[in-house]
Amino acid sequence: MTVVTRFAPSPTGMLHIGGARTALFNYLLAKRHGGKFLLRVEDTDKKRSTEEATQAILDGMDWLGLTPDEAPTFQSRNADRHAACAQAMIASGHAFRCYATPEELQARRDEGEAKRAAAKDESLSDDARAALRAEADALLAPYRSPWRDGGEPPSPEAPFTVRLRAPDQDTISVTDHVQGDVTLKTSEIDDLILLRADGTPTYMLAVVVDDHDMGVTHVVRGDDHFRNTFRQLPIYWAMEWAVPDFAHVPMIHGSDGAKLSKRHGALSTLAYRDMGYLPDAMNSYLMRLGWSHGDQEIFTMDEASAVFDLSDINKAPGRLDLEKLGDVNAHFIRNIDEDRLLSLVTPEIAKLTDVSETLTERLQHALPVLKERGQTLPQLAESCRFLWDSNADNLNKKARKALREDGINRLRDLREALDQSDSWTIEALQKVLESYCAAHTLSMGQVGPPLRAALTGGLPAPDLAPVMHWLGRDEVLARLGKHLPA
RNA sequence: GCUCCCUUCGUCUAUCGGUUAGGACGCCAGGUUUUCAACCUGGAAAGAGGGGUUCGAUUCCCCUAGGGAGUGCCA
Repeated sequence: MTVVTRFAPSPTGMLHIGGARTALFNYLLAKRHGGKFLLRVEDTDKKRSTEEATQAILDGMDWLGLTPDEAPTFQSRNADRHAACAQAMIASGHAFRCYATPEELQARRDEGEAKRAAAKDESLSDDARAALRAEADALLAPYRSPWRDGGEPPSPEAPFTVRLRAPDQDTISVTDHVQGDVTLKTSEIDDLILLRADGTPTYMLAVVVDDHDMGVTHVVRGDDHFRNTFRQLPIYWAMEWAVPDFAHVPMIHGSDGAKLSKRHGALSTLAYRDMGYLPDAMNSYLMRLGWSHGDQEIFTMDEASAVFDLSDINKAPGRLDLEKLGDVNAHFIRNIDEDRLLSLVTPEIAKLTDVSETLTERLQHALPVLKERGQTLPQLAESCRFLWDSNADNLNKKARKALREDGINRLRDLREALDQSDSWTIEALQKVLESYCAAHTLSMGQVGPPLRAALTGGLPAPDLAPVMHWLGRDEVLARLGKHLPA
C-alpha cells in the first residue's frame, strides 16, 4: 500500500514553525516510504480564511522545499460531497437532524459556567456546593441532542444542523504512533455537528471525507487535534471506511516554555528566511525538535528521508532554541555549494555597500574562508566588510596603537617589499612577510598588528596573506599608503 | 472544574531493568594566535518529589507537584 500523507493548514494566518514542522514530518514520512505528500487547504471557515494566508503558507512551504506531489486542493470546493456524506449517514441512521439553536446551546453553557462559579462560594454548605457542581457538570457535559433518537421538529420550517450520534459503546480507543494507545469514555464525546444550519460542512466532517477521498493513509498533525480523533473515528465507522494511521505530534513552545506568542518565535516561517537562515538548516533544526535518530544532530533532507520513523517522535512539547538554530545554520552555511552561498550573501552585502564587479571577485575568492564567520547571512555579510572597507577613518584603539611610530616605519619598508613582489599568491605573500621579519629580526607579532591595522582598520578578518591576496596588489598598496606620511 | 497526555544536564535529546546515565547547543578553563572568529583539549551540568514491584530501577505501577492539550454551528 502506498503511503499518502497530507499537510492540512487552515489559511487563517501565516505558516508558523509549528505548522512547518508538521508539514516536514508529513513530507519525510511520505519520502521514507516512497509515497505521496499532499497539501490540502482547510478553508471551510470562509469568514476567517484569506487569500493572503493561503499564499503565505504556499510560499513558506516552497521556501522549505516541502513541495507537494500534487496540486493543492481546497476543502471548500468539496462542500457538496461532504453534504452528500452527511445525508448518507442520516440514511443509515448514524446521523440526525438537530433543532437546537446556537443561542440555546450558548445559554446552556453560560448557565453551566455560572453554576460552576457559584459552587466556589465558600459561604454555601458543602452539600449545596456539591449540588451546584453536579448541575454544572451536567450542563457542561458533552452535548447529547434531544433529537438523537428522532422526534418532531419544533416547527416545519425550523432550521437544523445535522449531527452524528455519538457511538453507544462505553469507550473509544485510538492507537497513535506518537501518543500510543489511548482510551476515552464515549461520554466525553458529543453528538458532533456534521452540517451547520446553513448546510455547510464542519471541519470535523470535511477532514474525514477529504482524507478518505484523497486516499490518505497516515494522518500526521499537531496534538491539539488529538481529541478530535475520538470524534472523527465514528465518522469513519458510520461511512464504513478504512481508518488511517494517526500520529499526533507535540507543539513547539517558546524558549521560556510558554506557548509560542508573537513576542518570541511565533513568527512566520518566512521571517526566518529574512533573518538569514537557510531552508536546509531550518528543516534540520525543526525535525530534531521532538524527533531523533541516535546521536545524529544534523540531517540533510535525503538523510532524514532515509531513516525517518514516527515512533522516534517524542510526546512532550519542545522549546525553540535560537542558539542551536544558529549553530545548525552555521553548519549549513559552511557546507552548501559556494556559488549558491555567494548568491545568497550578495543581497545581504548589497544592503551594506554597492556590490561592484571587483567586490564580487574578491568574494568569490574569500568566501570559502569567510563562510566560517557567521551563523546567519547578515552576520556573514558583515564579516566580509573588510573586503570593501579599509575602515581607515574609524580605527579602533588597538589599531591606532599598532600604527604609532614603530609600526608606521615598518609599514613603509613592508609596503616596498610587497610592491616588489613578483607574485601575488597567498604563498608568495606569506613568504614576503616571513622574509621581511627575518631580514629585520622581527617577530610576526611585531609586524602583523600594524599591517593588519592599516589593511582592515581593526575589522575582523582572517590571516593577512590571504587577505592581501583577495584585496589585490593595487588595493593593498593603496590602503597602506593611506597611513604613511607623504 | 472535568478528561487525556507529558516530566533525563539551562535547552534539544540517547537509554527500550543491570551504563562511571552518552551526544549536541550554550556556558567555563586552557591551548593555538597578527585582530575577531574558527579550531583543539579539558570542565561544570540531569533522571520533579514520595511510595511500591524487583536481586536490581531513569526504565514497570500508584500518588503528589509542575507542564501541555481538549472541553464551539473554529480549524
